[in-house]
Amino acid sequence: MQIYNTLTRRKERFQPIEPGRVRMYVCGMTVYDYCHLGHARVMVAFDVVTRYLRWRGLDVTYVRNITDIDDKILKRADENGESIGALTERMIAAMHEDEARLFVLRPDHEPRATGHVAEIIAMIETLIDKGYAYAASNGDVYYRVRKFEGYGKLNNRDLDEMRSGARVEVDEHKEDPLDFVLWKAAKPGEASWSSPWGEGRPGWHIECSAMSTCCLGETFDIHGGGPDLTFPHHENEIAQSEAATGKPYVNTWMHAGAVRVDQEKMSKSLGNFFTIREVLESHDPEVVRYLLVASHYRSAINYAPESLADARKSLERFYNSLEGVAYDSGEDKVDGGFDERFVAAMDDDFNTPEALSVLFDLARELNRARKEAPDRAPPLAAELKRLGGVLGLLQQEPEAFLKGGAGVLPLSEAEIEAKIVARAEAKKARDFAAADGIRDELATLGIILKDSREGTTWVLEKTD
RNA sequence: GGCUGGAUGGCAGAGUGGUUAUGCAGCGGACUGCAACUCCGUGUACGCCGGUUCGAUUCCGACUCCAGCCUCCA
Repeated sequence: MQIYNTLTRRKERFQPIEPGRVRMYVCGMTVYDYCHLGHARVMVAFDVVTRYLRWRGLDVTYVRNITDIDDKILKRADENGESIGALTERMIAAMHEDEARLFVLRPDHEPRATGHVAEIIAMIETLIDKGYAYAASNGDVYYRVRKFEGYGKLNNRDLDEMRSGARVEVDEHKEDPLDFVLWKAAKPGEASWSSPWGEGRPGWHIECSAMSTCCLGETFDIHGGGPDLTFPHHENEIAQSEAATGKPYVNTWMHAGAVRVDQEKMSKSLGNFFTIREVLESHDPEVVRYLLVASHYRSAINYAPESLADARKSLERFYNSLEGVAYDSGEDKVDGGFDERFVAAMDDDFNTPEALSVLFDLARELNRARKEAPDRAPPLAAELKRLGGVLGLLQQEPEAFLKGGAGVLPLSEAEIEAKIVARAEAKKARDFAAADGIRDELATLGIILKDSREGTTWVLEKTD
């Protein structure tokens, strides 16, 4: 299988260091606020990676860190008048709630920065010993960027040209303006840990180097993250880890695409973000997930609330085809090459849009079978649900999805059933005016009836 | 300014040196009492200009425009 490597900027054949085992680290959240759709993108993208690799028989160890100490957290806790611990626990719980609703499986490990201060200090000491870092007079410790030969390779960047970029702030304590902080001295009253350089807290970049090494070893297979982390965060991680260990840090770098709003990046600093929970107030979580999976993980997506309506329609197509087909998950594989095409698409850098197109073909085949060869329907339905599951989709009961999700029923199910019975009787008496009257009445409430040989079912019309 | 990515039919979104992506919407037909669901059929889409080629949306070069990173950010 092939994966696009951000470092080499091309698709490469993926081979785990240890056959059959994949070690993956993804940069997680800084927990000072609720997660937004940009976070959802990363969570879902790497959830698909994990699910797929596991489905292909690989033993995946997935680590996603939590940054639970940094300037923004200190500031927010102060603003809220709550302790740092209370704030971060609250946000971590919210994050877990959000990702669970989006059918994102929990990573195997979620190391927290505050739980790894000892390892962080040890790594900084190693860097100082090797001459890659220095303690400044203000109590900070900085990384000596010019000492690390490959600095800039992930971003194809030249140190001297970066300077002319001019947004680099000059700090009198730094030897070079590009040096970044590994250990930040605490101001009086701030949360801090003791270190050889005095009271302070870890810098952001060193956390990930320390925690990834700690959980996965000095060299591991995949490192992922959001699109805005390639510089400086991941560049700095490489510099720290490779300087400290003398070994290659990561084999494959993967970066998800941005989520935009009105062609602008969705971000906290621009204030144009939609939180996951906000979107889920009025939309079925699977619809949100579908929207994310329907684009390739590396491409930018422009989020418009209306695009959820399209996603909903696509899912309705799948669930309509599954609805009412009795099958069990132990069904034999079906012929038709769906499985092979699905694998080929996913093996090609996790091409989920292509994989979904295979599932639509499968759904069409299933719809045909339901009419023409009912015996074939159950295995086809089982296959559709099985492959959908690899993408974290189609695991709801069709009726549950079609009848509700985020919608509120205007009538009880019993009331609706009673109307359906009344309409059936009217139809039987060939009183079509009465029958249509009932149907129209329900339609104005957003309840759409569907007749079939087996009887009448209904769905809730949703604009999502 | 440097670096990175992108520009595909009404919308969303893959992909390919010559042959149907796919979904939604539209149009025609079938099914239906009429619908809904579903099925069948249906679209001279590949930013602009050059070049390579028998043939380019796909390769190469220039250009235009858009976005991201270079400051915290997924």
